[in-house]
This record gives sequence, C-alpha cells and structure tokens, in this order.
Amino acid sequence: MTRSLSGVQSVLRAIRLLKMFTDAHPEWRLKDLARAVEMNKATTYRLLSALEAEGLLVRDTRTGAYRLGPEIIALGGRALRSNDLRSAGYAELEWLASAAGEAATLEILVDDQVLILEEIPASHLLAPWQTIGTRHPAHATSTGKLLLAFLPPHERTAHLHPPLQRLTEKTIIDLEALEKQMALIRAQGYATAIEELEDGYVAVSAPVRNHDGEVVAAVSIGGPITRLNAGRLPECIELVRQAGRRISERLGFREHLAESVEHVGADVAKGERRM
Amino acid sequence: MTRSLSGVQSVLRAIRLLKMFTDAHPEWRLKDLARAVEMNKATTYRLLSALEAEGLLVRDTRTGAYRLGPEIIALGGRALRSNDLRSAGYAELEWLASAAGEAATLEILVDDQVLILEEIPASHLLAPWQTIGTRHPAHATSTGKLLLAFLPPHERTAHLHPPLQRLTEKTIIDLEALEKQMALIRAQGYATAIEELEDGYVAVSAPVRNHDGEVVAAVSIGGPITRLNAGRLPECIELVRQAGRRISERLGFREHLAESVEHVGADVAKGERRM
DNA sequence: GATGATGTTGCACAATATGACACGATCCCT
DNA sequence: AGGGATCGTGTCATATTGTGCAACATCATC
Repeated sequence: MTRSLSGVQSVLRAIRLLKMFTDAHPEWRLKDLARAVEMNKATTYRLLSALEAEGLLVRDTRTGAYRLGPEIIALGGRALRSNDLRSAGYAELEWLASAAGEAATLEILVDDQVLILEEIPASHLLAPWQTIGTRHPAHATSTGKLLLAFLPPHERTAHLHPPLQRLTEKTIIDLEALEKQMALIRAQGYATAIEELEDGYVAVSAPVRNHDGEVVAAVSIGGPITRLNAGRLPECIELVRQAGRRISERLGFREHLAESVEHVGADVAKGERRM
Repeated sequence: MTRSLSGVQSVLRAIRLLKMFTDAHPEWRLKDLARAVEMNKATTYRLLSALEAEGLLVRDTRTGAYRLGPEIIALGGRALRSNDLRSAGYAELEWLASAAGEAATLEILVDDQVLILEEIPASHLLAPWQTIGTRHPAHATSTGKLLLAFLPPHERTAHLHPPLQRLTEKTIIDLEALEKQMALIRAQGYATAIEELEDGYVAVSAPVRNHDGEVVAAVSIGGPITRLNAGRLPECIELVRQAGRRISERLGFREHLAESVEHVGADVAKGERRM
C-alpha cells in the first residue's frame, strides 16, 4: 500500500496525524494521538507543534486538545473553488434538484469512498457545506458503484478493500455480485442504490465525463424510499442522466464521440499508471 | 520568522508548498513552484509526490500540473464541522475583554433577536456565563443591527416583526431610520448602540465572517456609558474590529479574498449573498 | 528525428528528525 | 489542601532521513 517513497517520512507522518481528525474523533490529545498512530510522544509533539504553528491545527485554549485549524478550512475552500468540476456542475445540479424535487449531489471517487463535492439540498433549507466533504463507502452508494464500474478493471481492485462493510441488509458485499452489478451499470449508463447505504434511502446516479470521455464524477439524486418509489424511478433516472450529460458537455465532452472514447479512455488510463 | 521549531523542516516545507496553491494561482508546475519557494527541484518533487500520494494534491492528467486534491476538501469539511464558532471565538473574546477592560460577547441572529453564544465578563465584574443563552431584540442592539445589516435585503424583513419595541428613548423603531443606520453600518464595518437597549448601556460590535466571507456572527463589547464614552469609543471600535477579524481568520476567512469572494459568491450561492 | 525543457531517479553526505530521558505543569483523588 | 499520577514540554546524542547534485528519462516542439 505505502509506496517506496523515500525521504519524506516526517511529511507522511504529519499527514497521517492530520487524517486522524475525523468526524467521529475531531479532537485529540497528544498522548492518545501518539498512541493511536504508534509514534513516539516527542515526535508526535513536534509534528503537531509544526502543524499548529502553520495554522493547520489549533489547540483548545482550555483543554489543550488539538483540532483542525483555520488554515485547513481556507485550503479546503480553495480546493473547492479551484475544482472546475464543481463550478461546471453547480448550475445543472440546481436544475436537477428542483426538477426532481430531491437532494442532488456531485461526487468523485477517492480510494474506496465517494466524496461529496457539491450538494443542493432538497428543501429550501440552505445548509451549504453540511455534507460537502463527507464520504461514504463506494460499494454501498449508487455513485460509488457507478464510478467503480467505469474504472479500468485492473484499477478497480485498488479501490475495493474486502471485506466490504455491510451497512444494511441490501448492501452488496460479495465481489462477484458487485462485478455483475457494475456490468449492468455500464450497459445501462446509470446506477441505483435502493436501501444499500441506509434503510429507507434511495439514490440514482449517472456519469459525468470530461473532454476525453473519461468518467470523472457522478451526479445523483437521493431521497426517502417513500418518495423515490418504483413509480417515480424511471423519471428520476432520466433527469439524472440528462444532468450528467449536460455537466459533461460543460467539461468539453461531445456526445458523438462516445463510442470511440470507451477504448481510448481505457488505454490512456492504463498507460499512464505506474510501472 | 521561523521560530525555534526544530526537527520539522520537511514538514514546514511541505506546508509551505501547500499554501502556494491560492485562488490567484491554483495550479503549479514543478519547476515554477520549486523556483517560487526557492527549493531544490528534487526536494520539491519528493515533497509534492508525498502530498500527491496522500491525496492532498492531484495532478492534471495531461499537463502534469499540481492542484489541491480531494483529501484537502475532505479535511476542510471536517475542520469546518468541528470548528464551531464558540471555540473559535473563545480565545479572541478573552483577549478582547482584557484589552478593552469591558465585557465581550459573541452573538448570532435568531429570528428577530440576538443570542449570546459566549461571554467574557469585564475584568472587575464577577458572574461568569450569566448571560450566555440570553437574547435581546435585534433592532435595539449593536450586534443585532450589524447582523441584520449584512443580511440579504429580502431576508431582512423575515427577521423584523414591526412594530418594533421601544426599549429606551433612543431605540430605533422606525424601519426607514433603521435601514439608513444599516447602510451606515455596512459602509463602516462596525456598529454601535448607545443607550438603545438600556439607559446608560453602550455597545460596539464588528462582524465575524466564515470561510465564504459570509457574516455569521458578531463580536461586541459593552459597558456603562460612564466608561464607554465618546473619548474611548474609537479605541474600542478598533479593538472589536480586530477581534472580529481574528475570529474570522480562525473560521477560514482570508482577508485578501474579501473582494473576489463577493462575486464568486454571486455565481455560486445565489441566495445567501447580499447585493 | 534532433533539440531543448521539464520531470524523475540514484547516490553520498551531513543535516535533520528521532527516541530516551528528565523536568515541569496540571489535574485528580483522597 | 496536599500529594500523587498523568500529561505536556525541553534537552541531547545518535544514525536515520532528507537533501542537493548530477545523471537519466520523458515529453513537447520544431
């Protein structure tokens, strides 16, 4: 897993520390953190101090515990703003959300999870950033399965770390079943996930392609199964696919190239990977 | 400039690299970046590779240029969710209270009232936390007027339920007069309330902005008119504004973005921005 | 197909990051 | 309040790790 990157041990360690600050555990004390990452207390201390000095972490003035700092927030904002995918997607996402009357998201694949780049909530409750930046297991979401499906086969394994976690009764945790599902998704050009991530939650997604025809993101709508029932699903699928096509167009994708692109995409992606 | 932090050179360098990715220059090529930070090309390369391997940076598949990556977005989201106003504000509020020698508060707008989120009492008075959680009519407080002033016009009406209650002789209860006052507040960047809430009570407040430049809260100091008289007001205003800026920074707001954010916001988040 | 520019890797050296230890502060428990 | 345990911070010797140099590979341009 860890590449033979040499000469950057301390940087990797510092990043490892940063990544320990999750939603589940947003605050760490030196001792616990040092033990959790199995590093010397003094070393951890120095790294944390450096991160703090640079504003990537802050300490609670009272307890002395570390948290993610303002500089991370600022960097995150910049990362979001410099993401042309997100700006290309925003308008269409808005359209999609209002056309479908459900929450719409734009997501990408990161390791074995999907990351929410942009979200338009269903109601008019403006809650920006509430879910932007959050992640879900790829195998349990419509977007994740779709993004995996359009990956070159040999890359796919790198994005799946069995055993797959079961989140609901309907979560697909069998690799073979997942492969079949992905073949279907490729053939259909869209994906669904019905109560696979959470009981009562349904989502539908479609691919977003860049100028090269490569699938770089997924658009989706999601909502309660009571609203997104079998009767309404076909309509929703059509809407999501349309949104996906439109965002792709904004990224320079031209429909009529679709056929030839499939192999080119596979080749290109294959060639530029390591070794 | 660099403190006596030793044993973390490479980490500091890596962070320096990260921070080079600004809104003005969101994309870097190895060579330019190496030159810009005055580091050896190979060293820069290794650091960038490490950051890329960890997902903090991504490379453009065709040009090979580096950009901020998804992991930064994810971290930013977490930082935002874990860094609430209160903890961000506490330290600065303490500073403000001791610098001004008066009670300092952090407040947000809830319906037509302001809610005190955090308070540091004046140095000589006792009774800590006595007012946390209490509310005052927005139109009669410096913080309330300020928070209203920075709201989009159409939202403002939802936060004002005429007829406005008269609390002292100086309370502004005329909507037009209030509008004028708010225009002034926007122009000045701070607000005052002199005996508008209570006879003999004076307060000064300044805005707190989040990573998007949105005004999400107000800091203020308040005290008896005998101490907070015309002579001391300018000094107090400066202190409050400074505290406001510092808290904003902790929330990820970057001063130099102030202008650009305004129109990016117009594109991206149509509803929640003013103008 | 040659030329230049940019990105990547190998290697030797020493500066840098590391862990062990010790001191100091703070919290907690009785 | 006192005394003990726990956690954070500083020091120092050591060799591991990060560094710069320079050669090599790759890509774009003409």
